Amino acid sequence: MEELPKAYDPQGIEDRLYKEWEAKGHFHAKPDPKKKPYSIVIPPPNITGILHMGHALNDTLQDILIRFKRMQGFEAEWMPGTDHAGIATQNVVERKLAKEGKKRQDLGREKFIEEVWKWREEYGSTIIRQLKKLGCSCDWERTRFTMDEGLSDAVLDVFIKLYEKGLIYRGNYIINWCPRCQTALSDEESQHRDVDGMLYHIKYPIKAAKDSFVIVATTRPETMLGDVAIAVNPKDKRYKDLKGKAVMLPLVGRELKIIFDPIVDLKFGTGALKVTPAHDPVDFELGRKHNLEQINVMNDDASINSLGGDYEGLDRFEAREAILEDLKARGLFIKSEPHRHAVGHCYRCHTMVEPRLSPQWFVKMKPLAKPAIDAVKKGKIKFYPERWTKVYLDWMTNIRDWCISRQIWWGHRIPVYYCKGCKDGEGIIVSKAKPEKCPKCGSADIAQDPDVLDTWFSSWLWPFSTFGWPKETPELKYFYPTNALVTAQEIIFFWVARMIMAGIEFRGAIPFKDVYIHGTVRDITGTKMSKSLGNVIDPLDMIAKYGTDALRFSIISITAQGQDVFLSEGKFELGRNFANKLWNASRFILMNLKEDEVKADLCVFFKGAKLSLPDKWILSRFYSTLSYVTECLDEYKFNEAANSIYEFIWHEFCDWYIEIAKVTISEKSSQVILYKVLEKSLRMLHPIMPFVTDEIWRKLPREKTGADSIMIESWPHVQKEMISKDAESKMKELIEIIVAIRNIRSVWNIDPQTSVEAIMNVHEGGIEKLLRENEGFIKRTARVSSLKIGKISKPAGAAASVVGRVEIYIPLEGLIDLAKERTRLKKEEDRINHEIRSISARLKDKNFTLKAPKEVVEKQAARKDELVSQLEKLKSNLEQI
RNA sequence: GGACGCGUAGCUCAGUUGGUUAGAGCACUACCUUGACAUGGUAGGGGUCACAGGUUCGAGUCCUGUCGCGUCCACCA
Repeated sequence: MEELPKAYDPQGIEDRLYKEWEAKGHFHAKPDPKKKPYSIVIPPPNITGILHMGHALNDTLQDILIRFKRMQGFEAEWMPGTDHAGIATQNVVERKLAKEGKKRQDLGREKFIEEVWKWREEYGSTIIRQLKKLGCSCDWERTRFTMDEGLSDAVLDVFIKLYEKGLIYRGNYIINWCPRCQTALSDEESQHRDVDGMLYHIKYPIKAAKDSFVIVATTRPETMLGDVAIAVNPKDKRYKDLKGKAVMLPLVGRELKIIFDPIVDLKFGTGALKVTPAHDPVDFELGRKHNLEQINVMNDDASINSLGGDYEGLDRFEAREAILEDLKARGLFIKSEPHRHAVGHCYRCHTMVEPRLSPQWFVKMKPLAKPAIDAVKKGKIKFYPERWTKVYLDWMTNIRDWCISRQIWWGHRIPVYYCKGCKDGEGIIVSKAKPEKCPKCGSADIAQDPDVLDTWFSSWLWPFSTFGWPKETPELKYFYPTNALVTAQEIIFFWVARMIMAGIEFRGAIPFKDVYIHGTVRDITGTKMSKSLGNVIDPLDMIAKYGTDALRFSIISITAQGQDVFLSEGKFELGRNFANKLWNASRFILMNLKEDEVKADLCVFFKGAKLSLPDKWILSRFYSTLSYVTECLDEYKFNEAANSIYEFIWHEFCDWYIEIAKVTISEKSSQVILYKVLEKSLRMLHPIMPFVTDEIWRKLPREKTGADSIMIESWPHVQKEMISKDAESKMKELIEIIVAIRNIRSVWNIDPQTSVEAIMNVHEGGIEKLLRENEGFIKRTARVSSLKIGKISKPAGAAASVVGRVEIYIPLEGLIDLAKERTRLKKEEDRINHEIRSISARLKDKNFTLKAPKEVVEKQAARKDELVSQLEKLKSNLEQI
């Protein structure tokens, strides 16, 4: 057979195989009534994205599922695509323009959008190429983009549907405003971070009362320019006298009402709250309740506007300083105290968010949330790990309306037109296309709403818009609902929850059955990997250095279900070494395989073959492993699947079976089993390590009429009748004996080349038979020249060891240090004594013998017998020294 | 303020529904370049399973509390 290179070198192999898979259409799936569908939609990466370890984990997991299901015979569709990422992409293109000294306003809206599309043409598919490097078997022919015609159409359709249903409205509310991106954000896009701020105590003079003040505490003194009232709790005795009075706003001179409202916390600050309805959500509510004026004192960039009087033009933080100075000058400033509190930050540029009154479009969420809550409560959608169910339900039951309009240019433009001929607020036309004239007044003076929709307003349709919705395509009918959604916890609210609502509302069915939430990839210190922190490990570097399979295997093997992953570069050696081990085992087998022997009908062979214990054992271990791995993959226990394959291939197949088979390798049964176990192991490992498995598989002798790649081969069938607990326990016993002999050799520094004589003192037929039948490989693997089995007493000057039913003697006349041997055996005796004591105590305890299951008690008793007999043997050995 | 996760070998982590002697990888020690593999082999050392109670015949595993670390959510200005 063909000889393989000495070490596995992924360079060259990976790209070659990937191109071939793709060219042959192995990734493509289409509706096939004869097969069951299995589908996953990718969490679409941003077009600005570059592959990071989070993707490496996320997309490897999905690829494992898809490859596994494809092999199991499902029509497996992995729908890929990218997200236009409104704010993020606009920022990137604006930065590019800035380098040329231009602003987007210089270009104008149309030209700017053209620039973004150009940028997208050039860089937007970087991430797709990188996913290919990862080995992802996505159905690239179907690749979608959230700004594609069809998907954009779906977005407009959904907007109109919700508007007509009364679930979309426009209103002037406090929203999260990013002064840098100059747009509104949803609550989810405003990320709370603890900030060390100050709480400033300021005197507000009471009107017409000399030298009396109300002291308020605020963290944002600059907003006082928009104050319209002071609120106190009606129960607050300190402020009883304020009834019927008014307060003068310092620096501005406006008269402020005093209002009484239980929302004010008596314990916080001074118990008096300055009310700024245009700049704070609580104040906004107070303002509505008490009919207060709303004074917005800021521009879009958070500088003070003309309503801010002398402070106009100052940035919010400059204004804060200036106002504090002026207050000090007038003796109205009392003190500032350090105050740590959570403040919202823009999730795109991390600028401090300014809560601010602004007219925006909103989606009413409560009606959408209700069926989405039920779907999860009834178990139609399951979260893995299960604990995320609670997180989802808590959020959903407290859901608030979704601000969906953004004051940027890149995105789906809101399909709303305003007629200037109609009275303010009445000439709203919601329509996909621009109307010629206003249906109400006939005016042609119509302008579209300048805003675009939140990026997530297209993402939430992803599981069905990608399959062609609102058109009733065959793909949509066949592949929807999808089977699994694999994503990170950060995105549960942004995306997962909203997809569930959208799926039920627009498609009338849940979008996926399982949601697998994996952990966050962190660096070795536990910090989230991010480019700005400079602690990233670039997956592409790791692929170049260790290979894709190594990257995939390593990250999977160290990621327990739903736990965060702590990565360091050294961890990729695990996967690289494993790929190399597999490569070399295959290399050995291929060097020795006689093609004719293994091309014969294997089923016929197994019917007639008399298998040796190691043969039965390795087959049993393989099918046990296969059965467990299948179960693990179905339950999203990827690490357990990976680790049990590793354990099987390395420590059972390579360490034992191949070593044992070296003697019998030219025999038919060894040939067949080596081939069969290797070939099936490759299939079992393929979803996790797609490249090395296919490369080796192609070199195996096989019927050329079959599949041309392991990726479209079938998942091995678990042959239960091959699983033999008897073979497994017998083999375990022999392995223990071999290890004991090796141990003696090692302890007495016997040269690895030197063969020794070994004596097995046995008093029972079963074990004697077992030893005799397997004498060959025992001698070989333990380097024993002659093996005597029977009732044989210990020769003088022999080292001894007791394993289960066997006493092992290795005659080492003259080589043994008797004192050292005594200590060694004594240590062993102590260990056994200790265990006997503990088991005896248990067996004497009636509570145990009566209450524990019979099996457990029997097992303990048997264990005790074994230990006692071992102890006797040890003692007699000790006496003979 | 609420919710969740984690604390197991020097390091990074597994540990199924409670049941013999708690595992792996890396690191460490000794020996080995043996015809698959030094990205390797053989043997070995190393753990009061954070702490304190409780349930149980039996707890790393279940319950309560404490301490430490981390994450998410939240309108104390």
